[in-house]
Amino acid sequence: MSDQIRITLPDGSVREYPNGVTSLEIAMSISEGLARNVLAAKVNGTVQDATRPITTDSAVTLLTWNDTEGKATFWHSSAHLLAEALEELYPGIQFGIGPPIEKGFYYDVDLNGQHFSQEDFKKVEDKMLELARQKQEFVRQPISKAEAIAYFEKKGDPYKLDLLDRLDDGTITFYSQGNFTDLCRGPHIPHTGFIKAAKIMNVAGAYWRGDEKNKMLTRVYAVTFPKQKELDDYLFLLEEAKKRDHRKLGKELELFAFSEKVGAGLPLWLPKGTMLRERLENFLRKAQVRAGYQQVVTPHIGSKQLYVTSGHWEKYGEDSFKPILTPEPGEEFLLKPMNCPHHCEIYKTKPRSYRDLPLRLAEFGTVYRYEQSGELHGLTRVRGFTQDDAHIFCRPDQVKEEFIKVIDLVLYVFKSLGFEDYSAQISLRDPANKQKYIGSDELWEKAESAIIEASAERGLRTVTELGEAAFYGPKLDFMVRDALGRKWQLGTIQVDYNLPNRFELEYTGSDNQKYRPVMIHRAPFGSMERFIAILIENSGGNFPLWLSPDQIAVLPISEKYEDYANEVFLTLQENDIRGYNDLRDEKIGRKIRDSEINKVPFMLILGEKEQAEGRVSVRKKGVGDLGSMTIAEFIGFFQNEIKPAAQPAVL
RNA sequence: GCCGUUGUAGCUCAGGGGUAGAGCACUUCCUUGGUAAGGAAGAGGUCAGGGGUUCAAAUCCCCUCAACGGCUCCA
Repeated sequence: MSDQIRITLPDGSVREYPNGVTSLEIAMSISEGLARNVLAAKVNGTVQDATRPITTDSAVTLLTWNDTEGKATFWHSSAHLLAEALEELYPGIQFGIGPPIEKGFYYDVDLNGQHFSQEDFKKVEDKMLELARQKQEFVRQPISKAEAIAYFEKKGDPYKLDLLDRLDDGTITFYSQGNFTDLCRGPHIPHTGFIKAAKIMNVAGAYWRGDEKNKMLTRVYAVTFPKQKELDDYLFLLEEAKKRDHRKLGKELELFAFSEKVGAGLPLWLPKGTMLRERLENFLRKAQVRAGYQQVVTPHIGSKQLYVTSGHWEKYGEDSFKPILTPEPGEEFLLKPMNCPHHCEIYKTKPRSYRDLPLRLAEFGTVYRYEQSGELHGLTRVRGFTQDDAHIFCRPDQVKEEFIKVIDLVLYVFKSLGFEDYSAQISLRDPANKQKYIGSDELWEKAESAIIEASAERGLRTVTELGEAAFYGPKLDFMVRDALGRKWQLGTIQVDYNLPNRFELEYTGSDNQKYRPVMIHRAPFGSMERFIAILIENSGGNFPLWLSPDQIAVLPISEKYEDYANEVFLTLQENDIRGYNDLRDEKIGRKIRDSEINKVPFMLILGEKEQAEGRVSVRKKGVGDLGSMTIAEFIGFFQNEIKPAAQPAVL
């Protein structure tokens, strides 16, 4: 073992240090300021404590608050601090897991019946900061499995024992700070003094190990920062994000509503929301015509037998809306939970030739699913919703090409609506849980490789998730985030070899033999409801001009100009410009304010001058006065403003 | 479905064992005003629904429903 080791820093420079040097000491040798900010270090690709000795030539990256891994370490250590504070305040509680998350961390605790709620947050925050000020060091201690078990048996923590059960002897470490010791792989920040601001965000129930058969623990969510100001900024941003919540804006802008009387999860689309929704549908219809789709319509209910055939009844029948009975004994119908079985039956209305394929059937199909009551969430999770659904029936040799075309369509839709922040997820079946799915291994492998190859061919950056497939086939899902960072699936493309089997779909090949087509299920928006929810949150209700429910507001200065206002408004309507004519007995300042609040893109202000000259005074929302124009000029100006999105580039 | 929180006027919210409150919105009247709130008056609530405790319940307790934050689920 040599006395000196060579440390390679991220800039490529190599320095020599005594064997056993710590990352913190390396930082110190560079600058004291850096050393004060080092939270952890990445040594040869592995994040570890900055205080651990390094004993071989290594590549070292010092991690601070500015690094994702630095933050994660900071929050992981904060979880231990939270646990320490909770244990001091609520002796005898037991601990589950306490990991960092995207924004902060949580700790799952079993309070054993003790009460913990919002009023107690401050107390815990203060305790955390009090302990943090003691600059308690995080001490790493490798320990044998037997000793570890003995420790938690003595302490009486069944959850830690459950965790230990799955760990191998020789890999187990404890971390201690102050009076708190936890089973933990680490790494941690050097000491608690880095934590200068703490905020408990909320508490929620969470099943132990995420299994609903297990006991529900109390999950305490919190976030910490190295500076108070960063916490203040974060809380401010959070408040700003809440203003974009589609449930709030949907009410304020009169887009949609819910009624207890109608039922939970059953949205009522108000006139303005319907306007928006129809614009989106027309936009997609046009794109689909260009892409060779044909529109179909199918009923809202179907014979139960249809879903027995498809497999949906067996898979979801238990927790769906119950079958609809008729005067005829034994006759049962289901509220349509999916459009695909109907479309399969459309396929079967006549013999199909290989020349007919691909056959692309599209429908804005409204479906009903009995979502769990606790899952309902604004427009993003509802019980009655409309899918921009389509099913492509194609030959096996056409699957990849068709799949790629659909990827292009989805990307085109996202791009047209300014959705840039999405992730593409390849959702495969869980190989350890095959009984959840229908169909043979062979067909699944074919379908999965089709998706993987098509995504690769389009250069899509994807993440792969096992166990996220549909029961009949794998999917490529396009995920986006809402205002508060929650992930939702919008667009989806699915390859399916199974339903064609179940419905015994066939086509005649060039050799006059019968073959089985492949189905691609796809929905670029996913559902109109969820897509519009995200659109509202992304835009904050400031929709692109072509989607705005009200594009203009005509605002006469006083009653005297009512006739002129009517004339202008009519001319605009004749030119397909929609909006309203504000003839209320209010001052102009008031009318402007109300239009601004309603997020109307353009206001046309009319008074004596405008009437005399046959002009309109144009005001742009959020910007102000644009000066006066003739009506014809405004129409030209408007059409130019709307152009980029109204006439999207041909696919 | 599970854990927790919440439910008062159309909206945002205050109140809280003893006759239900504010601002905005709404209606009427006055005002005819030039780029983000003109003035006055009026109307509007079985305090989510049901049950219980009490001389008395919007207020305390229980149940149901709904919403919110998570968990689980998501064709």
